[in-house]
Amino acid sequence: MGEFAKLDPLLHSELRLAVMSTLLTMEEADFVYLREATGATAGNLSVQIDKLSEAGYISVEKGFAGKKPRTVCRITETGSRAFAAYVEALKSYLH
Amino acid sequence: MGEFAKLDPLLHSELRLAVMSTLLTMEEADFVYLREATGATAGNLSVQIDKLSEAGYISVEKGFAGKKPRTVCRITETGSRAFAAYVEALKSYLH
DNA sequence: ATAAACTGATTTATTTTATAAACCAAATTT
DNA sequence: AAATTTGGTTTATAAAATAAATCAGTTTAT
Repeated sequence: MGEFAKLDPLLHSELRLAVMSTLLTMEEADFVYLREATGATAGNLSVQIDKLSEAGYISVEKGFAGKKPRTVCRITETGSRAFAAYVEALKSYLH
Repeated sequence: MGEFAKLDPLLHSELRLAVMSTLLTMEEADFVYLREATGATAGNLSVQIDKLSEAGYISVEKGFAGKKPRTVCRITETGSRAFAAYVEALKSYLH
């Protein structure tokens, strides 16, 4: 694009952006919290968490809380930087 | 979504957003200009212009410049308002 | 103890969207 | 008069989002 900065496709997704945004304010959130905070369906959230994880934007730790499975997500340094870059790029669209 | 505002899916697209952004600064641009300003392929641009037009976000006027066809796009009031709302919604993701 | 319902997810299938490739009609260039 | 360029549209393919179905285990009620 001419004057427009490229928008990281991984972050240019409503749900993935919401997940990243949440994790930036908390540094740690589990699957259930993210599902409620974003209003997403569990299936969609599961898929998008995988994508962010595979890109190294978040880390995912699967364990148990008592007897129930619990998936904890955290943002990584790579993820933080990607988010900041995305916000910068966005500005070229929003005078 | 809980704390996150819904992002207008029509505007949450890199190319459509670039088209709208361009039209906001110019109030009028033709197909060729938009293609160069956005760096998009003609096919992609054609499709996205249709979508914005069908939503009433832009008006599209097909005429001739000399003997060559010329498609002129302009943003509508509806489009301007939708863009402003989109920017507002975005803020809920970008602390 | 067993069935029913709930939790915390993942997997699969469906729909939608984005992108690219192919094409078309007319004009221009060689 | 071929070949190329211009200004697009249409069609096909790839990628993404969403929803629906499934799964493993837990809790609740009978």
